Amino acid sequence: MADGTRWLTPEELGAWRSLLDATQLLLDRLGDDLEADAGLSHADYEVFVRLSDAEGHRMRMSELSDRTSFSRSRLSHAVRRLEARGFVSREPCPGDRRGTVARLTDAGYAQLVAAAPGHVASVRRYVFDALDQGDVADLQRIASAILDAIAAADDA
Amino acid sequence: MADGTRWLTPEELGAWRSLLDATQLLLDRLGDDLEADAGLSHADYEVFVRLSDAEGHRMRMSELSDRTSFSRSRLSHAVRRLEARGFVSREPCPGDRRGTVARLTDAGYAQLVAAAPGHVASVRRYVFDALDQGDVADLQRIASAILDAIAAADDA
DNA sequence: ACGGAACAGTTGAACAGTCAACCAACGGGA
DNA sequence: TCCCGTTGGTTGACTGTTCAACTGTTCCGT
Repeated sequence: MADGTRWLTPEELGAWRSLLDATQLLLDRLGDDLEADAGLSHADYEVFVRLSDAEGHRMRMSELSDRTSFSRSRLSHAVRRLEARGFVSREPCPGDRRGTVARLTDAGYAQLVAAAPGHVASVRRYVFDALDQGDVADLQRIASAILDAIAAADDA
Repeated sequence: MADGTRWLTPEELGAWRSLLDATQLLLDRLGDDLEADAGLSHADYEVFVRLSDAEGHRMRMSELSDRTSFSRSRLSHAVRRLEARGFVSREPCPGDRRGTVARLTDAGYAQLVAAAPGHVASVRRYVFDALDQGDVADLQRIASAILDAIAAADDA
């Protein structure tokens, strides 16, 4: 491989592997915990949180899709499943007959209220209990830098 | 929600959302790039890298499963698909008739050699070009802290 | 007012990953 | 030696995501 590629330095490679391992393991763990003590997938939880933040616990599918960064199709399937479980309902969108709004039902909201403390505890246990204030600032800075770099690549 | 849960501080919540967004977007992007210019999924690539590191470009399924942290089942399916594409072959394991060793074929190795520079360029573009040396050290420290925290939770 | 492009959302097929059941082979006691 | 628990690996059914095709609606230029 005697080409012009700038390979990663040992420090970069180590950090990179650690990041991959940590995020993968972390998301697995959070998903397992959520599943075990609330019967929700991480994706379900994301939908619940976004809906619960919204006025009247309801939001248009397209906006929900943007906020969760789920594809339209993925969201449509996900909401259909949640509706079948009684956690979400669909309503026509006033003022735009193409639209659908998803609403978190009372049962859905109750499910979120039951799930949230455990989930936050998991996030604390695996992440923030292991970090001090400076680490949190570093994490924020690094994550933002990556997001910016990806956004910059999109523009180009 | 007037309970005893220690919710996340605004700083923690911000860092947490940024981490989730960044990792998700990053992995999506790397996967897309890899798919576009080498026809490989991120999972395929992981298998290729581990095999190429091994003596004779071959490794036992169980060891490969540990190193990639794929489940046995997932690996078995993945290797079957790669074998069908001619990138990997399966051989009986000498000395243990239960075993199978997976070998990266020449075509598989060539595929990896073709894919690697582009993949490393993506990792640079989205991650390390946006970080200085100090950031890399911070990233390493934070990722390791999370890994340790999860390992500690496993022991408990 | 009309016609086409863009938008909102759903659907079904294909695909990857998980889960549980399974078979074959190893290995350490009794 | 013979069992029996453990390990290595595969398989098939099921779940969730993606992809492409499709319906119905709105928006815009003419």
